[in-house]
Amino acid sequence: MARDVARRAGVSTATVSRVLNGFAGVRADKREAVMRAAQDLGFVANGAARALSTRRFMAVGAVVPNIENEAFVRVLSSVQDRLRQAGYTLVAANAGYDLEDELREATFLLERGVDGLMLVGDIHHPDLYARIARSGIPMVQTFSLSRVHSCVGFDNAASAARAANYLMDLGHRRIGVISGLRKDNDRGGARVIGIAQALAARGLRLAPEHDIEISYGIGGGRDGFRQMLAGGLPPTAIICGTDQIAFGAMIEARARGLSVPGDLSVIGHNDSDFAPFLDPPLTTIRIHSAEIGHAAGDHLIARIQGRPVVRLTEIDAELILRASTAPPRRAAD
Amino acid sequence: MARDVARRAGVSTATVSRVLNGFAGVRADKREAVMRAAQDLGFVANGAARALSTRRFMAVGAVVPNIENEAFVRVLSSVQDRLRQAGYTLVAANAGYDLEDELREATFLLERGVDGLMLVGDIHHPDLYARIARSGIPMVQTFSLSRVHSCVGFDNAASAARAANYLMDLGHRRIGVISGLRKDNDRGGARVIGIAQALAARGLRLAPEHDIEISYGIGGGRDGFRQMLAGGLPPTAIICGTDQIAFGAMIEARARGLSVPGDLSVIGHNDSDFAPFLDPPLTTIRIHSAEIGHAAGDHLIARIQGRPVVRLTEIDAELILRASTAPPRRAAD
DNA sequence: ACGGCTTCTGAAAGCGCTTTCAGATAGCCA
DNA sequence: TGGCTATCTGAAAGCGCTTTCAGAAGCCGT
Repeated sequence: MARDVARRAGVSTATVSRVLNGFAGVRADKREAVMRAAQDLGFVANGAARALSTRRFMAVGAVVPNIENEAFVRVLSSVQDRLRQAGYTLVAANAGYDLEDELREATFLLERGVDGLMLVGDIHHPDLYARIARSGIPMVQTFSLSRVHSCVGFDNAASAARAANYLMDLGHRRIGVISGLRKDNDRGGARVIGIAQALAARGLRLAPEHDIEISYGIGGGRDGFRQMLAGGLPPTAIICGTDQIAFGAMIEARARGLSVPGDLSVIGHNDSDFAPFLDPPLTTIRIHSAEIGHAAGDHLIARIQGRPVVRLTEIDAELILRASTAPPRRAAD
Repeated sequence: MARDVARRAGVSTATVSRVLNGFAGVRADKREAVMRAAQDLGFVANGAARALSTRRFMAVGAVVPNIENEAFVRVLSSVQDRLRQAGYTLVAANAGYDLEDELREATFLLERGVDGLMLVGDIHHPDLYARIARSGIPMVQTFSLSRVHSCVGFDNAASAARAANYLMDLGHRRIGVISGLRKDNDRGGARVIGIAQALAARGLRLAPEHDIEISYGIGGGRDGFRQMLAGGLPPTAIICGTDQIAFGAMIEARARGLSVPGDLSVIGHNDSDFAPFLDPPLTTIRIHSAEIGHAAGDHLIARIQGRPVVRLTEIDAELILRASTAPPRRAAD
């Protein structure tokens, strides 16, 4: 097709390429002619040919555990922001909290020839690391910190511990956790560990019956809290893996005649759109997904373009205080 | 790289290609040798070269107005489902309810060489249609019906009218609408028109002060309802463009001391996750996003593979009755 | 007007696959 | 075993760009 443009403009394909890629050093009249011819013909370069020739695909891949999760959508959209500015496309895939699936999806993207890869978390299939290394493209992990790999995220254990400490400062002593699936999910796991350690540091413990793992979603939150109540003395406060889970737990609490925060303090994760509008408004750990995405995008672009980068970028989560947390009814409880 | 595999297996690249693409007619021993060599070398085919050679990119593009909207995320994820099964990748982009931006994004995808394109709605930049035609790839529109283009969707006007009729059957006579942005958005526009016509058919009218257009989100819903109350006699029922908007409106109603559904019936759109969990549970028009996505994916794949398809697939929306709607306090009101 | 520069330009060689086409090999029957 | 067909296989020609390299054209000063 570039041939057609060349013919029409009376130049060679080399010149067409030079003009269309904004190279200097083409005489104005020829440049004009090429522009016009391309316009007239509605010329659209063949991406595959260009990619083959330049060995640049101009796309980066991203594999997230769940594309329907607000935090991940936001990170994708902010990564895309940055990529687009640099002329790159984002190709996203869903791994569904499963290392094997993640490997499959990522391989798929690698085969496509992406120039960079964004992953979530610090646990991945060993083969995946091998393939990425072999392909030679830059990779960045997000939402958690890593000892060895490039990453943009925060210390999940520390931020969850902060929430636990806040609850303990309020006087809570029986604190529960409802997390999403922890298998193949270092973020969820780290949060629970962080909470358990914070409790331990003050001589408390996370009772097994107050440590619940459920699948995500509002329904999961309801089930989770129901399950928690089934196990002996109820907690006076809970920390949930997402705001959806917190929402579900609050609904279940109310259905059982427990008032929030009177009988139960609730903390969520993510600061979703609806969190401030729940009744009561939800205290939550705000994860700066957009900032994480921007940083991750910048990181990848920089490495693709051979610019220096810092390996680890920390974008700390933040405890947003709202009305779903309060001191327990009886402080000694 | 295929050369390396060929050398290692003691065959030609032609044979390597045949084996790796599952062609019959390669002797078992050579096939084995190729497989092993590919495995050993961790061979990953170069997608660009393959695309250039086959003139198939094995990817389809999708441009949605807002990637953070639940309905669109769901449709993307279900389209991807189908594509993946057929060996295709989904490349998604965000258009932000703007025809120019949509054109830009879609062109970007077209340049990438996608083999098919999914759009939302029936209003697009005229140049976009021209470019799609020139590129010769199949395109399918979603979420609304079209007179001329391939589409998978439903009659937005009719489904909204159904909601209006339901409210009128309950006895409501002052019905309001809070929609998202209607510019460049045939779905939103059609819904309002459908409601206005349904009202007109029963001798009522959609008062201008009860016809509110806001930006999406819970905050938008609150603002929208506040605005509506500012304009004279309040409605006894409202139909909202999304469940988020409905949520926002309900919050504002409660803040004003109005009870739902006692003083105000509320209907949303989408049947989001949280809709059944609101207080009261939200009556809403369920849009079968997943089914739309599956059908759209199947449609594109079929056309890419040269199989016959029906141009128009209707996947009707459904009115889900919950507790946020009831007869008005005084039926004559 | 001409030599010596600099600036432009086009021919051609890839990029790494797929696929055709013709030749090599294997299989079969007489 | 020889001849003929049916299977396999590899050489080579693209796919549509980019980019190198050498030659053409333009510019300048004398």
